Amino acid sequence: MPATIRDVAQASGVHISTVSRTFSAPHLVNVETRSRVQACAEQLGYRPNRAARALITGRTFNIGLIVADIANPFFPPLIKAAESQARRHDHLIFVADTNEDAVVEEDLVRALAKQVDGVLLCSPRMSNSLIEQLSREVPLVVVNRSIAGLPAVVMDVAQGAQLALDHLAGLGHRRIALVTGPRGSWTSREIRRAAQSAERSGRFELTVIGPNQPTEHGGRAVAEQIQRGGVTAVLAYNDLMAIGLMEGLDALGLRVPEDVSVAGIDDITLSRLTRPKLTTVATPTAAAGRAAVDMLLSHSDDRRTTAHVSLHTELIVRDSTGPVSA
Amino acid sequence: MPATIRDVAQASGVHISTVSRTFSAPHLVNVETRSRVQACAEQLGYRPNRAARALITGRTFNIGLIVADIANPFFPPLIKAAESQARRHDHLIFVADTNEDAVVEEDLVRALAKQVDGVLLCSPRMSNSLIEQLSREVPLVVVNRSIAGLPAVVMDVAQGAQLALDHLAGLGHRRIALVTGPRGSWTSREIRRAAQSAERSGRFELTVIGPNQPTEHGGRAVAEQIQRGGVTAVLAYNDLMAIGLMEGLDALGLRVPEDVSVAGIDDITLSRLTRPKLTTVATPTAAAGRAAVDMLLSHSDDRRTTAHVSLHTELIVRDSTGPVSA
DNA sequence: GACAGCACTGCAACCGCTTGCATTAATTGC
DNA sequence: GCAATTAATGCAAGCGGTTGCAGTGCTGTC
Repeated sequence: MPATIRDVAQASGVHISTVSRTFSAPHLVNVETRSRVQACAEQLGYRPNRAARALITGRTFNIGLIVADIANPFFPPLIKAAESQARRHDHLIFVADTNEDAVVEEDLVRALAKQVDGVLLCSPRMSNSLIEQLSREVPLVVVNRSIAGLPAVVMDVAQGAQLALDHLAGLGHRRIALVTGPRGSWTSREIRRAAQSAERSGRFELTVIGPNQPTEHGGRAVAEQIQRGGVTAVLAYNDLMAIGLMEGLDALGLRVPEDVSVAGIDDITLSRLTRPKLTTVATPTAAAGRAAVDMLLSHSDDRRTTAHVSLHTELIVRDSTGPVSA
Repeated sequence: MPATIRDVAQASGVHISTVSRTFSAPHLVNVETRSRVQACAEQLGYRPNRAARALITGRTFNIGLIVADIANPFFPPLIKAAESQARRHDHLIFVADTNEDAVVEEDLVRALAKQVDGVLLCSPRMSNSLIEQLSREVPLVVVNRSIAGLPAVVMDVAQGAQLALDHLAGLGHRRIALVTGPRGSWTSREIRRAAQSAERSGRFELTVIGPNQPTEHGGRAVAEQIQRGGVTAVLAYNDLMAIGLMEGLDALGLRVPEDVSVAGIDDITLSRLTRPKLTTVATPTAAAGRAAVDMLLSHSDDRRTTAHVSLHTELIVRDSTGPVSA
């Protein structure tokens, strides 16, 4: 039913190759012929079949985007930015959700490999070596992980975590808990490393709690442990956990920030709207999405650049952190 | 570099058609041959190229999902559910964002048409007639809109709005505002219709404010108007607007729910976490995503069923609504 | 012993499009 | 005025698969 290149060729009385060139190499076809072909195409509602074209050119004009959890509010701004940037370059985006499962992740990359020009792997849970292997099957850009030899966009959470811990220590907190994220998360390891390095400054004592599910539920689940641990401040792997934790603490009768200070990471929209408003480290997720797409698209031109982009983070002090109580 | 069907054929000493059948019609292939082919395929890392297959079969095993705004927290649960349901049927999902723009929407449908088995149009902003026209180019399932002759999944927001208004009227509110959504939104019209019908019960007087941007910002923007209007309760087009409105009212020194009761629609995750917690109408977005995918996939089997599914909504009373002040 | 029937496999056309090469006609250089 | 360019188009192979049809060798039947 939909018009093919042959229909247009027939309608305009030229060979299909001329129709093809009208769209992919207009300068090779006579002006008059071109406009006649275009008119016919228009009239028939012809649009070239990208998949068929890809079969021979090897370029699909599609991008794969794999995230751990679409519903985690951290990701939508990234997805949105990536999609919009991709479309600016005339690309469409496949979005897939791994549910934090490394095996699903691998499957997805393989399923996508043939119909995309590259895959954006956001906060992957796979091992580095597996990712390297997959990168030989399809161009990959990794977000929130640093792997030698692979193009990557990372947000400098280590720096952010340090800012947050400085902030807490500056408020007089001497016993601080770090609530980590899921196993396999590079970000979580980075934060942990930064926190342990900050601990060595001797200004506070660090308790590490984890690994945990990076969700509100995961945050709520550690509330008791926080209470028992006798810490006065907490830095959580992400805002969602921080918010869940605040809820959990609330349920235990502990007040934030009077009894316990809580800080998160990501600055998701939500964190401005909770009460108390969440102190957090803002990560430039939209910028990361755009940068990753740009990197993928430019990378496919000249494949030597295995650039790394590191985006700065920023501490946003709101109401969930305060001076340690006497 | 990646293995093709020809590589596998050569390695296993059979014709490519036998390899093809090994995967798409195994029962036609001798057991031994089959396992030999499978072994070779495995070893070469062969995976059939879906796009090439689609060229001849007409089935892509891809689905398009078009939403108004990925970053609007209403959509991620829907996207997630759709993606997961699609994958259960071995389909991958293209996600695209229209930024609430009808023209972009049309372009996207056309761009996707050739490489998907169908498109899920969520909360479309296009005209009905345009949608009908597009549905002749590619199978469409519409979500949050009812169009005669097209398969659709709708959430019964009219009923939900009525529940919310009953609730408010029951609390003694006599002057209620309805803050509507964007132009072109079927949902917004439905809500408005339901509200106007409820007004006719004579229990309250309705003020309609809109159209508005369906965002937090859009909600905040009407705060002053609410204040001036002298209404004591507000039903907003969605939670995001309700939350923005609460912020705006807060900035004006009005307390929720003491001075103004605020109710939203959607029950996004966020609404449980604000203070006060938002009274809202829960819409089954995940169920809608699943249902839409199911409908699309079954529809493509027997194309006569142009089913309509209407999903029930539910009032969730929390803390942002209360009795009218004396 | 001839033949129908079956299981298996190969052949080749085709899906919609691109692209290197050949062909033709018109233009240019000398 | 003729060879050499150049511009415009056609031809046909091929991208990675699927599928109707035909062929091959067996088995079972009478």
